[in-house]
Amino acid sequence: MSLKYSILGLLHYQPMHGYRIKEHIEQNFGHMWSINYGQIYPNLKKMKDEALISMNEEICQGEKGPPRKLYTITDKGRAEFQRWLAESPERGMLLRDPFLMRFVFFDFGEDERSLELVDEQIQSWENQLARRYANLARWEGAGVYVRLMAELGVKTNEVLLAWLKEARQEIAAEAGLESRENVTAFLKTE
Amino acid sequence: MSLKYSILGLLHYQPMHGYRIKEHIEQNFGHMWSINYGQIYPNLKKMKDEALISMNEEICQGEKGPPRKLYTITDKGRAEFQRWLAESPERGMLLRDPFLMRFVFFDFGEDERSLELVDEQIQSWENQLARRYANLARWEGAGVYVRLMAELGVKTNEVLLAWLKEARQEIAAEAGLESRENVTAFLKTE
DNA sequence: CCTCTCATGTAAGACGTTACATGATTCA
DNA sequence: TGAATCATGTAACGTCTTACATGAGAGG
Repeated sequence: MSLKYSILGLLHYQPMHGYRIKEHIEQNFGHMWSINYGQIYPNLKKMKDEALISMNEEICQGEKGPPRKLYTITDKGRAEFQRWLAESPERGMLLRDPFLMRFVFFDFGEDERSLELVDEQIQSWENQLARRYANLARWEGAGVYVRLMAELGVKTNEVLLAWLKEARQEIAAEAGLESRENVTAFLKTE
Repeated sequence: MSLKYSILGLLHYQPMHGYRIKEHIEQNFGHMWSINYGQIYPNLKKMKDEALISMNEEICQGEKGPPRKLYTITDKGRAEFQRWLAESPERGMLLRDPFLMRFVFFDFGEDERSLELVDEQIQSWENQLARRYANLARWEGAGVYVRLMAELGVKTNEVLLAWLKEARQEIAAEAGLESRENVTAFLKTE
């Protein structure tokens, strides 16, 4: 389980409560982790029991909002994190994408519907790319590694998009379907 | 659960038994799916019960090797697959990589150890790239989508590698560490 | 005969998701 | 007062991993 280590890593920046941790992970590791309360709270409890983090119940300390539990990383937590960080990473990359999962089987589907799904995906990845540019700007002043990571996010997204747009052309040609733009151009010259 | 649909997709090519399905998924979707027998056999059983696939126990039909169970996709299975294939994909991409997971926290680690891990990863991704080039060649005659998918595999891998090599330079500079090559070069001119 | 690979399977437990329950604070 | 948001939590369920058990055939 490496959600544990994501949490320990995050707590290096500042003490946080569960709700905030979830927000951070969703914003910063959203493409790596899909997180939910059913994971976060039991994990925090377990990590507290193992003394990797400590909790102090700040009831309305900041005066605003409902009572929350602030978690701080302990020395034991830091040590455990360092041990993990210096380890050679285990098994390889997992890239699981529901679109790509289907794409690889589009040879067995209807080309017209495939093109629709491709267009939806182009839109979706364009939105994602915009969000990643925003991230890049937001982490301008952060550490080297965080910045490099944000750059990777942009780069992989750009490759994905470029590939899918090229693919679209090829699929449309193969299927004998014209893109809306080409059809319009054709009608104009007619 | 979309392992189900991967299996239904694979069975469009030819009838297969569990062991072979696992091999295929590992080779062709290895970067998407990590699969094991604890998943494959219960799934096949369940899918057979739902009549999405049918099984005939070919005991030494091919004469070679131990008895195996050949699964064939049924019409119901094809219909279910078509329904899934034409659906708009659900939630987005999940890219979970144990190296990248650590990388984003290297600001809290020792630069020297980080560089070692980066070098290990460059090696690992170079090996992976070689395998993906091989895949690309192997699927020359396959359908458009399969070929495009293989091309994406190569492209993303290339971006990852290029990024990590650039990152390595930056990290080494930042840490004031020379690469072994540079040190050697220095000693030679001395 | 012994070992390796091919092949099928199960059981226990770790991990993840969904849905729900609870309650405080904020703002209209 | 009622709705939205912030915040914590749990229970049930589903999925995935690990480890093990079994056994046939191939080749030295």
